Amino acid sequence: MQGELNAHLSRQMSADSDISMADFAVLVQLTDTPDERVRVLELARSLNWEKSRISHHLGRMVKRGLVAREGCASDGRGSYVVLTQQGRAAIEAAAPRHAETVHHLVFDLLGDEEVAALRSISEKIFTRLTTGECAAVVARCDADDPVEVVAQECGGAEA
Amino acid sequence: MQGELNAHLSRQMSADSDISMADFAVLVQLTDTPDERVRVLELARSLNWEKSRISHHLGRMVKRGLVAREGCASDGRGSYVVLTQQGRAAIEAAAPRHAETVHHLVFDLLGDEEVAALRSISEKIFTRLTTGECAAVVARCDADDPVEVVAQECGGAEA
DNA sequence: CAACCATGGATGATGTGTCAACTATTCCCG
DNA sequence: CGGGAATAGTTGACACATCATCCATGGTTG
Repeated sequence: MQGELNAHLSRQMSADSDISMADFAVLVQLTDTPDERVRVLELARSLNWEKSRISHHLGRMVKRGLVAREGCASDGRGSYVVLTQQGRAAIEAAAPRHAETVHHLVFDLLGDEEVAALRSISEKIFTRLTTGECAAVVARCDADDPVEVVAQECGGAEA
Repeated sequence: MQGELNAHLSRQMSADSDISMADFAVLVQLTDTPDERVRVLELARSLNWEKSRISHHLGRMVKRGLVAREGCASDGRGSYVVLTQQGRAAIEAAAPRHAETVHHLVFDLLGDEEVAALRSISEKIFTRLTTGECAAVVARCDADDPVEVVAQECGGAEA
């Protein structure tokens, strides 16, 4: 189900906008910031991507004109990503239809108590995943924010 | 949560076996077949992968000795995939630990009624995804088997 | 101040997924 | 039988993710 849902959302997204889910996620972060400029590593952290991934992906987005890089005055090694006009246009076109799709495919089907149950289940698993003892298996567990669970996707889309 | 869980399972899998989740999925299908040989396209259908993906992936798996290709006598254009000794060894090593991880990260945390709720929710969404009217957005909806929902992952691992 | 190490970020190689052709065989219909 | 279709599968180009490595700057300690 997971796979099917993600596949469907991806196809829908790149069918009627021409950005991917990944692009969308980046753009959401940018529009959620007052001045539409974010430090690269902060972006990586809030998306839970590794810095290499964000760097490559930003490269492609820059090439397509969705965002631009900007040097950082206060920290010589850092850099900002800023939203371009084109980027803003892209996300404004994509967001409503994406939100609609999510509602159509998920929340319309579920009663309030089911949504609540799903949220609770997701939170339990997420907490397990990001809390200490899984570090036994894998080295890197960064103890992240356990709040952006079910609602993350939908909330991002509605912003 | 979804992303985090998948990431964790992937890392665990390639940490203590040296196969990926995708390899694992293929190998499961093969071991689930009496004579351990499957037609390529049937493999694609049961994994819900497109044929191109399965073809590329099989190429890599052949190169690593996990499976082998074999011509098909009854249909000149078709071909079989067969499990090799090494492939069998790989999945036998990987399966128990994977199943254990899934239980540890998911089912141990959930009561019976939560598992039931999750299954029900997943089935609802899955049915929506694979039933007719989503074809309005995307052209290709193949009306697939709506049964392998929550249990697919766990069931495959336990086989 | 100098040596050192941690941090922010970019880069290249490689593995993986998708899309669009393309080939070869089989099926079907006249 | 001959000529399309449909089917099984491969291939190449490209987008994407991961890993290891690298570089520059910044902070820390002596």
